[in-house]
Amino acid sequence: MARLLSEQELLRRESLNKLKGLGIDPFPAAEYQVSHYAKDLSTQYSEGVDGFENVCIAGRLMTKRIMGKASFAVLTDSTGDLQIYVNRDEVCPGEDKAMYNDVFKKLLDIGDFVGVRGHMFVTQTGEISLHVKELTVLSKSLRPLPVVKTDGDGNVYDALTDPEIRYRQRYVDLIVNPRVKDIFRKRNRVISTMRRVFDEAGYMEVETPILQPIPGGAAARPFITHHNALDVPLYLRVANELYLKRLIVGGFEGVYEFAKDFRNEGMDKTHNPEFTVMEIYVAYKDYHWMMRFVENLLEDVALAVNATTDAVIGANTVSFKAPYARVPILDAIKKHTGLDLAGKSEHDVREAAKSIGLEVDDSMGKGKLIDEIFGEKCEEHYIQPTYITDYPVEMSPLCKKHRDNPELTERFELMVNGKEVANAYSELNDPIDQLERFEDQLKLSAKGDDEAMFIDQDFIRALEYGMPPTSGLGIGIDRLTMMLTNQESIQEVLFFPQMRPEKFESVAGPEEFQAIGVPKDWSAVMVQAGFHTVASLLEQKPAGLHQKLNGYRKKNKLDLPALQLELVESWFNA
RNA sequence: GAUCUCUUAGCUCAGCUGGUAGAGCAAUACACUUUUAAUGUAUGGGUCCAGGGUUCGAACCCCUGAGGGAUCACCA
Repeated sequence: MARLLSEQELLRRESLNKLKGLGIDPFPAAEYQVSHYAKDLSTQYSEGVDGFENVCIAGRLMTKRIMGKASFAVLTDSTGDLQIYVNRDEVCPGEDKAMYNDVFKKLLDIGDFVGVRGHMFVTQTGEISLHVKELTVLSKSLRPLPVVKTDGDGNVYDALTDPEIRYRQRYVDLIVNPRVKDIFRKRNRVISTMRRVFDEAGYMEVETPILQPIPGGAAARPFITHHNALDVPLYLRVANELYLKRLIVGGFEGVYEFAKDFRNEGMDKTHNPEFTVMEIYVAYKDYHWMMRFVENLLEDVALAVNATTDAVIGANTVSFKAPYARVPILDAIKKHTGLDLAGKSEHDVREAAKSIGLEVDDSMGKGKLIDEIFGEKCEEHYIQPTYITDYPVEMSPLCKKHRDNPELTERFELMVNGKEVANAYSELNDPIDQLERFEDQLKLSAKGDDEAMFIDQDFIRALEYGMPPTSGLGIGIDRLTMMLTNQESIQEVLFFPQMRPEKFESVAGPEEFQAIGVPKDWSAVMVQAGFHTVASLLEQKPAGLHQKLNGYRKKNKLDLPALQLELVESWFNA
């Protein structure tokens, strides 16, 4: 296996070898101790401040501006950028100027890792910089990095924008587009803030199975895999709800899990096959308590992420400041469509859905119809955080019936910017009711709803031992992060969004050419000469090939013996 | 899955009515001791996504395919 190298890559490999020739290890093993980070230096230092006479940082070289015996460069570490000033006679105090003239000016490229030691100063143009006394090569970069430049007004030139490269090679995106790092730092703040709130409340983080014999807890198509030793199918979880409730049965007061869930469905800018959901279950609480808990939680999260409860999402500004409005779903439908569905039969609801122009079919039960009406006509209106409450019983098979109306459930979804971010219940803990609801799901399944849930007998058994009244919540971490970072697509808040597998083109190695009789020194240049495989070589006519190769030799002034026609002809007989 | 659209140098992009390619940055060489999108001069760099077709001639027109993006459908 080999890969076609660009001119720039070949040059960098040459530089690598020249470094070795100078006795410099381009990939040294030793620890490199830094005294500061770039951000420390650029924020703490100013002209005349003591304590910066001998500082040391390490990072990636991002620009080089060479002016004869002096150069400026930008070094980027995990905290940010710092300009360094490299002067020939400072870096090379003796007669030997190789470290500057050769190593720094020629053999080091943008993307290489170096460590520098020196003192801080401010340039004539007012930029805080490190005056380098000692330069250490830490790691060579063999591929040219896209060079993104930003001018004094903050205009960005030649930014890497191609989504395919950005997502497939996220490491390049992260190197070159600093804002991308901020998105992921904010994502981390979302998670760490939630974890802190839960831990302070005394709830316990737990882990539950990802490989499940029955994919329960949500209406979704699962991924199927197979366990060899047991010889059984297993499913990647679509939710962890049923396992967390088993733990409440087992006696924990509150449990939560940041879970990767997997759903074998379409991909678009709000759906990735694997995604992160935080689910939490707390004993002796109901959904009213949970609403108060969630609004306080999200206020904390928004503050931790953006230092304000206001979040700009596209053209809207959303306030996460508690409390949030509460609207029963049937009131929402009445308000936005004029339809009063309270107490209506499935037939009436279907007719109502048709009356406002929705496409319906017979596989849709009453719950799904109401969900459709809400999704089509109402959802978009809820920009500010709003709890939509009291969903019909049919679309919530794991949720307790409403204490005042058995047709409804004690459920809410939190809508923000017209989209769902959280879903919570007073959890159903009556095992007899739960079994009936599962059986209703089976009927839906028989009608053709391929997302209806399976019956989880072990879960029923657990409930039969008794589960305290419990409220549960799920929050889509990806979507919440999208909102708090003002990103339109889920791919922007996932490090490695799912993509079609990439095809890597490989070219023949020198030994493959040698196998048909190509001389060793010639075999090394065949690929560069345009013959990526032995087969492509042999498609040529011998005389033409002979001409082309010797032409290539002449054009590139290669230090190789010219090929004889008889030799080229012999390759075709090998 | 449907429709539209894009794919040209390491990156961002031009490329007219069909005449086998250009710019800026990056790279290479030289000059230059406080620059900052450093500058000046010179140079190299391309399977124009892939495969077919039309044509004397295709980056360009047609077909097929691959990949990306957008919209819609599906999907809590």
